[in-house]
Amino acid sequence: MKPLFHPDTADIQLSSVLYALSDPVRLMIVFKLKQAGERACGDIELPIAKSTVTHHSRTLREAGIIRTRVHGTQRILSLREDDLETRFPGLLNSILASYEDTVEI
Amino acid sequence: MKPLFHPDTADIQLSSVLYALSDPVRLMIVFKLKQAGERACGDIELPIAKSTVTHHSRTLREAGIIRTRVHGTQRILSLREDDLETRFPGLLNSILASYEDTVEI
DNA sequence: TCTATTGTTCGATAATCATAGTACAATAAA
DNA sequence: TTTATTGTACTATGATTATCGAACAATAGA
Repeated sequence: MKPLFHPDTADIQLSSVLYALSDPVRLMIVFKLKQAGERACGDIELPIAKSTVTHHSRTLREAGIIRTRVHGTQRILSLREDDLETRFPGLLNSILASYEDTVEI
Repeated sequence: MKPLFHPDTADIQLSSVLYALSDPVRLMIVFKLKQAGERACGDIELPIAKSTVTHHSRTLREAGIIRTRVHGTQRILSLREDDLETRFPGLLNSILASYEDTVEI
């Protein structure tokens, strides 16, 4: 397995964050992590194939939005809330609030 | 000239807004509009071809982020700040604040 | 050790996109 | 009316992307 790249907090790019969150599936993943705290990849109910989940997870991780931790055969995903708050104060919460207003939970 | 489509405020999609703002050029356009109030297409200094500016303007307009008004041979662009504030309170300012923190103006 | 679980990697595909150049349309100005 | 200005329409292109299936790797459990 390849090592899991996570950008340093200072290297998180606004454009990358916005792009990563512009996909409905990824936004859903992030929202569920916000609610659940952390979750294994497979425990997030999504209407897409396994390999597609991997793709979206990588996009979110490389943008600096989530952290991936290995636990047995699982990959535990968690939101980098503190890092994002440090880098872009208020941004994540503002986006998630907009999401919550838009989607029926 | 084709009619200029502008989505109703209620039809503005979060994903579309985030996607439109995930491009550095478009983010720059929006930031300059925030500062200038409104601007003609050609008055926004950008390192890209005319036809590419048109492309980005359309993306922003169809996402509901800017309004385009015809004035002579010019197209005047303006931010739909009030509409965005109505639809997604705090979102635009939060993104622009993050942009301002990141880029040296 | 064998099997099941979990997720990645690889390859493929169809779609979208950012970019540019050229030609054109609309309007203003001379 | 002719010319200049401003931006769009159209076409093309190379790059990226979201998606999937099949094969593989790593680990846990029996």
